Amino acid sequence: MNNFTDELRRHNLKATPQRLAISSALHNYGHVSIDTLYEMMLGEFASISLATIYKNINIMLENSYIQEVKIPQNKTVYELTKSSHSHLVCVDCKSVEDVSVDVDEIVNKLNLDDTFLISKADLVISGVCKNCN
Amino acid sequence: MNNFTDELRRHNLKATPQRLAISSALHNYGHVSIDTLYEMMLGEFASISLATIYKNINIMLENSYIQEVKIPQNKTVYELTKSSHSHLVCVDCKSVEDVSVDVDEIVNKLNLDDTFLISKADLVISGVCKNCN
DNA sequence: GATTAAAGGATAAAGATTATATTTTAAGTT
DNA sequence: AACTTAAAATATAATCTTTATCCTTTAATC
Ligand SMILES: [Mn+2]
Ligand SMILES: [Mn+2]
Ligand SMILES: [Zn+2]
Ligand SMILES: [Zn+2]
Repeated sequence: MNNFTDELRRHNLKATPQRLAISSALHNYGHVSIDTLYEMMLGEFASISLATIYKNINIMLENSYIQEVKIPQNKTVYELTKSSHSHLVCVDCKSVEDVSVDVDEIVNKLNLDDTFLISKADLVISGVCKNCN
Repeated sequence: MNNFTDELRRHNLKATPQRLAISSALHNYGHVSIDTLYEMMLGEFASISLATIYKNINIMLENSYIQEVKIPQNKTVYELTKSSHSHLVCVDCKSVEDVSVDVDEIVNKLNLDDTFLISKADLVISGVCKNCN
């Protein structure tokens, strides 16, 4: 069961129908851009405002309920916050999939001879997915 | 010596004064956003058009003369194309610096048990630089 | 059920990027 | 060195994209 109501409240976000729908969309599709999210929402809420999408994406980001993934040469996508992972992006069909990479391992090697205090590492791997070759 | 004229031509780009200035700016400052690049150019070319900046950035990207670096929570920056490397971004002062990371090593591990054909990997490490802590 | 701060909707405003039309120029040719 | 021309620069309009504002609606608390 997916209780997005509780999860939203845990992040200090009121559980509105629009936010529950956004939660479901991200849960079901994984990585979604503003545009496609808006189109999806229009299916459920014929009169939803694009401003509502933007405002929610922003506050959800601030409250770490969701995270953004910036894609090279493409639109930024958003996903529900989950444990640290990296991304595979298909340059052909633009699909984004999760991949578990031990980024910490690489990052730790650096940290030793550096005074830079690392807080996170974003890795996006581009290529051609199995459906596109 | 930096012969940007030849380097531009090697990438099928006419060597205009504006492009030479953009080249110098990227060479001297490393990683520059559209905004700051425009401001810099205004110093040299009082009447340069913002459209010129955009058109040049785009064609330079297409011709691989420069590359873009998408920064989490911040503006995209551009740099002259150089050998593969990763980036350290300070969440405080927003400075971007190059760092050599063997991303291929990690990536190769994945490739073995995956049908995804990798073409490149972008790694951006966020944290606090030595000047900001 | 009443109260209220927060959120949604409609739309304007602001910001960012691209397109269009005209002038200027880099680079090749005579 | 002047001639030619396609490409680039400029100015500005047009087109997104994102945020702000105002008013209405509602989720959460009592
Ligand atoms: Mn993901
Ligand atoms: Mn760099
Ligand atoms: Zn694909
Ligand atoms: Zn710093």
